Amino acid sequence: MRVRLKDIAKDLNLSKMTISKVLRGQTDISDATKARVMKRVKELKYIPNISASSLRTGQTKTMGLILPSIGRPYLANVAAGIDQTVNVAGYSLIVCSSQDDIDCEQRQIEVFFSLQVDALLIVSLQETAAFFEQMQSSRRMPVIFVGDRPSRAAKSFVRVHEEEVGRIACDHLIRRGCKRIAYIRGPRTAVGDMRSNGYRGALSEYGLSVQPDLVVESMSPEEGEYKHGYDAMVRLLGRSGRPDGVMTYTDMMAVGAMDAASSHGIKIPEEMRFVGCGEDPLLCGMRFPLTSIDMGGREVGQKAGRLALRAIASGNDSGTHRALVKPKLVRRKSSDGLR
Amino acid sequence: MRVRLKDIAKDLNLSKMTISKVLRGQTDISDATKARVMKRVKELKYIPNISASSLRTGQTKTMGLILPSIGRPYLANVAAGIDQTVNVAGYSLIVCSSQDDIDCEQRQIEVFFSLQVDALLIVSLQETAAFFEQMQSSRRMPVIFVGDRPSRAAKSFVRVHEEEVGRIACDHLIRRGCKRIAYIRGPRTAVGDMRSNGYRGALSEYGLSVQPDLVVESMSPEEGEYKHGYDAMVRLLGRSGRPDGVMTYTDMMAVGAMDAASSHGIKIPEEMRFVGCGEDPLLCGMRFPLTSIDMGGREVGQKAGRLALRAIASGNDSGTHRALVKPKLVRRKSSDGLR
DNA sequence: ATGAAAGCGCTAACAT
DNA sequence: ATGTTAGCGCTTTCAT
Repeated sequence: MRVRLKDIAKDLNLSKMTISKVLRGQTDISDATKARVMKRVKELKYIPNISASSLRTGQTKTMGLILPSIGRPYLANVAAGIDQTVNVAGYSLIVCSSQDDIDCEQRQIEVFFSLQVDALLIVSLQETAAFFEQMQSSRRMPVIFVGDRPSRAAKSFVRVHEEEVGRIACDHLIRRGCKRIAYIRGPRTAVGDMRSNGYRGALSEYGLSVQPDLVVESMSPEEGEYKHGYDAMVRLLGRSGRPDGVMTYTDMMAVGAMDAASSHGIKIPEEMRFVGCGEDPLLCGMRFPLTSIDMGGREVGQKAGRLALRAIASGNDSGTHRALVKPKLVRRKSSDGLR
Repeated sequence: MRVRLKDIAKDLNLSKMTISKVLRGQTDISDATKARVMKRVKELKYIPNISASSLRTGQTKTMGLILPSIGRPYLANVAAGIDQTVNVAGYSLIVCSSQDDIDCEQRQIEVFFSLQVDALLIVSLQETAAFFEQMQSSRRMPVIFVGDRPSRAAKSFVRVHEEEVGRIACDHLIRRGCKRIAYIRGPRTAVGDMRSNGYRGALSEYGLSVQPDLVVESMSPEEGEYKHGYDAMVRLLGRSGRPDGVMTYTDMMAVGAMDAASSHGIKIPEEMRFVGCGEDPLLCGMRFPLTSIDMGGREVGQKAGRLALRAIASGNDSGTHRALVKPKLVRRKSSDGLR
């Protein structure tokens, strides 16, 4: 059996209350006793049983995070940001993957409920208002929604300013002197449209017109992003009036597009500048170091962590709290090399 | 307050024992009562408090997994394999990241101890025998070690057959007709050496000699793997007797090496065949679909999950249990295209 | 400065 | 077929 308070108490001829008080830093214990207790606690490697203490106190000092997948660098940054933020307040973060599956997500939610986590953070696959209402009602556990789903019904959420993503990329290319900026855009989802709006906004800010010929839509997604980027670039080059700047929905599309361009003999960045999106650690450091948009995963996590802490502190009745994270441009050679 | 057994009992004019029995599927309850109870349980969305039940039963039906990082696709596969395996036995998996930091790892271990998980699986950063002994002594919670650290002192572990990794890659190239096989090898660690032994073993199996000129050592790791692969290839091309097959320690190195080769006008795979390692989902699907070695993350996870279940079932005193996972070759165009 | 009693939500063992 | 009792390890409250 593992060591319990009672064991230490017996060992030291004290009551378990005294041990408990020492461990929780109560002040009404003599320094001598404190020292004796702490010494023995270390020796025996006592680790408190959270199940037991939470039963009494109603808190586990634990937060749950549900991620659609555990293998994505961006989500790892989000998790790290949360962890870092809640740790200093004495909370531990535990994570589950919903494996991009809504039923699995539902089960993980229940796991965390039954584990009595003090707050739940979720990068959810759900989009329905019903879901958000269900999550926030009845139970009085704070739930923070993180990510890009339209979370109108969510009381507390953190998301990235998606319009800025498109705006920043385009703005950068314009400032680097590009006149004809192509966008290999994402799917017709809320996020895809917002980024696209940002792109158009930047163009008109500078008095440039939006040319339909310079926008390439999503094609069949089964083909993979690399091929998508490659093929899109080939299409762009087949049209009259070649672009001098290209931005893409993902870094992988940019890699594909750059490959297509350079196999057509185009010099990067001299003749054509590229901006990807996602700041993928692998893809940005390859042949043409890729300028990309950092979606601020760590900051998203930090803000989400802070929202969670605040919700716990205020008894989860503090109304709505929302945070928007600004994406940042990370310049590299693909767009920013010397001319 | 959330719904408790007591609430349902009061609501239905039954004792909480009856409710508890129904929920745990005991048979000594009339079908009529069972139905009534289940109905109300659903309506009230009752979710049991694991803290409370575990205090009584001594188990949480929960396992903990500590990963050095949460953002790596391979580790995600491991986690998915564990999850899948232990779920069917009624266990939930919860994950923590040690962020590649030994102190953090230690803290996460304590978190899981205090959460009373029924088993701990850990892709550990630690290598010392002292660590493994500490982990396995005293506490009677099963600990399963997963991964590539030399785990001699570990009672239960799962790892990949690293020598096979090198052997398989080299064997494949030989069978594809390569005579001069270069290895852009990994660092001088246990794993790096094992794979290298596999490479040499395969060569001598076919009566080919190991040519020091065809092996490139790790250089400064700060430069990044892409550049490493690129530069290594350039070096190989600068020597007399160009290779006709190249294998690398990681997929990224293969991508770098292929870029170098093709910028020297070499045709892939006609003039030179490439095999990477790691089956990276991004890198294997790029310009030259890359033949790679799948390290069987999912299978590693499944085996680890099974070890954990067995250890729990046998009271964790069942001696040592070890499993070795065989890597698999995944053929793609970089090595296997038509001549 | 220290400790005794009660109880958090649940279940094992034993009544009825 | 249903209920009672006691107790898991801890902390809150109230003595001493």
